[in-house]
Amino acid sequence: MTYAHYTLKDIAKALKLSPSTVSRALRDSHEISKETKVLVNDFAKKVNYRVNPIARGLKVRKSFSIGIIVSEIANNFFSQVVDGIESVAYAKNYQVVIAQTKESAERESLHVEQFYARSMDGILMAMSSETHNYEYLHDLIQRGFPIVFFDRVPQQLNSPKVITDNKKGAYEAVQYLANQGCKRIAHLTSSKKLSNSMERLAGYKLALMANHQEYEEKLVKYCDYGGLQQTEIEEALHELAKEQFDGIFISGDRLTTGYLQALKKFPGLISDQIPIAGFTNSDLVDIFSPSITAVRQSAFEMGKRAAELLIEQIEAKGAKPEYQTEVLPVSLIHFAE
Amino acid sequence: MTYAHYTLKDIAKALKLSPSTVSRALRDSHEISKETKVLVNDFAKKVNYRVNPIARGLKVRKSFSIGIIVSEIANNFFSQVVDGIESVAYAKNYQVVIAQTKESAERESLHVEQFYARSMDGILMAMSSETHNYEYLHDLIQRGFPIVFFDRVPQQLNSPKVITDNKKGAYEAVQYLANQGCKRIAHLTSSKKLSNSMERLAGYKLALMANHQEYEEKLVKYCDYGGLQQTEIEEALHELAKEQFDGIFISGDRLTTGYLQALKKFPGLISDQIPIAGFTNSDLVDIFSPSITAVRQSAFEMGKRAAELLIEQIEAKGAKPEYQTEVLPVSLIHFAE
DNA sequence: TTGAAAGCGCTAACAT
DNA sequence: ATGTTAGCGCTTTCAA
Repeated sequence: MTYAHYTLKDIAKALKLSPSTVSRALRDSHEISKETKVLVNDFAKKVNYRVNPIARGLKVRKSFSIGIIVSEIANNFFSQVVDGIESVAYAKNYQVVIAQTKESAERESLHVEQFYARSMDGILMAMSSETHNYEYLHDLIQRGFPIVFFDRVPQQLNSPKVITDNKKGAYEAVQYLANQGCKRIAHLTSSKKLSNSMERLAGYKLALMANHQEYEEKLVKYCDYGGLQQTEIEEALHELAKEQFDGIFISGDRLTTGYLQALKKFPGLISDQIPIAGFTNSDLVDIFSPSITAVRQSAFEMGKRAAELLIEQIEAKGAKPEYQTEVLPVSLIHFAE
Repeated sequence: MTYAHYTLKDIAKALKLSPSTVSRALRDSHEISKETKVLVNDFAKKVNYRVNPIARGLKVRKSFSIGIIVSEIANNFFSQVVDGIESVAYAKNYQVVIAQTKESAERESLHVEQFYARSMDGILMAMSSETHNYEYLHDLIQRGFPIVFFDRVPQQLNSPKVITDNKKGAYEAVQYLANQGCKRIAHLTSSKKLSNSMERLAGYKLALMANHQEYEEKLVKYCDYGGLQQTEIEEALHELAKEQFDGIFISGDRLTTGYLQALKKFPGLISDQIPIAGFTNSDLVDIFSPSITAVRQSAFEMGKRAAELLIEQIEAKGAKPEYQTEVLPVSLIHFAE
């Protein structure tokens, strides 16, 4: 290694102290004299000493790093969540490692495996839309490995969760469409396996009922990959084109943008005058065409809370945490033509 | 540690072998008998053994992880580069750690520091638009620490680089505008510190010349934070509104979308009929309004090549690599109204 | 072909 | 207040 660092030993030798004294001085232990601390710290600074986290991790069985698993960082919602996570992780000196599943259950479990094997101190994750096997996660959690779920969470697992008030968000979006005069509102959503989709579906139904509109199976289209494959959205669009709907509520970031793209690609198939309300945290909604009403999640806040819960859990060695589920608010934003 | 893993020792004890034999068997050493290998590997699989990379790293002085530094992952261009990097890193069993600078030089050096201290095997980075001090990077490189630069690269540093054919991309974009009949083409660009901006400016000038159009200082507006702050774009817009330009070439992802957003925000200030050509890798360009012509970079490919170069360098212990600069092609894509 | 022993850099009992 | 020692889990001489 040509770019070798100074080690504790080096400093100890140079200062004629023992490595343990140096270690303690560096970590400001109370059992070290003021003079020694000054001596050590000055020297350390001079030679630009950095503790080796690999060695430290091996010793204290901690890596001071946490893993994040999301479907893809290109999704604005997730990149905002990541920003939130980083804001607390960095403050507490944890490194964050991001992994993408691209909605593949296999990649997801591989990443969990990797994170576990690499001695991550804990994991923050939003499930892939494909996942249906929670067995291995259950095991991990049972064995005390800290995991906090956010956004897309597995109900059956007993671990802290941070989610959005999906039902309310959906309800308000559909209510808004109804207020605009829509009498037959379609719904485009993703996999039935996703917790948030199901909650949004519930909100959709509730709002229909509140407006004395009938719930019709054929007005609801599912995209199993959450729109990661544009073809599934295009198929849904062609299906929907057979129905006479006059408003549409869309359940996810990728689906919302995908719907707009499909409208463009098949002009005349579905009128772009039909009002659209959709979940999206894209920061480009204002330049979308046609204009839409966006249901925005508190993404940054979600990342923040999830990270806080995780680090609490990591640092509360042993003490079983309460497995609460935190619910964050949504907001509707309208964009004029 | 409640969620303890099996260790080499555990396996050795269970199989009545020595840890060294187990270690060798697991890594398929030629000096281990076929039978022992089978025995060990079967058992390892059974108990779901994973080597502890922390311990291994401490021993072999390698962490099998590489750091990525970009301004922000929300930027589609960078998220595509990251995808490219991951595609080769995972294949070679390296973990990737992503850090965002948000265009801050301070955060950038902090991240480099952190990566170095955490024994990353190497770094892949695109400079922040604020960076002007390359001293510490120079030192690191001198000491043999592997760094590969991409997209926004420091000319003065002697390290491998992967960039886009910016000059050509700019030239073609401006040529296209000229072909559309534009006689006075403005240019919106980012910091003068960024290598790619300067190359694009050169391409812009060249194309103007080729079309016998005069280069005018006042038609070129700089945004020091690359549009990360929307206000700087809005200011540029107000400045530009004073000029009679009939076409605009924009030099970056964030700037391109920011320009469109500013157009929306200040209707009437600048006609949205004025043709726009801009660098962007957004995968939502087709639903932007107004429509634009996009200059697309080979982002995925860039990540791939950069990662390959870095891993080559990491694994070519000592042997000084050739410090080539690789140039990747761009393509123009037009979107109809 | 296998094992014993040392050591990567650090921390934490346990001395002193 | 400081030092000694052992050991985290792994790899790697060196010896058998």
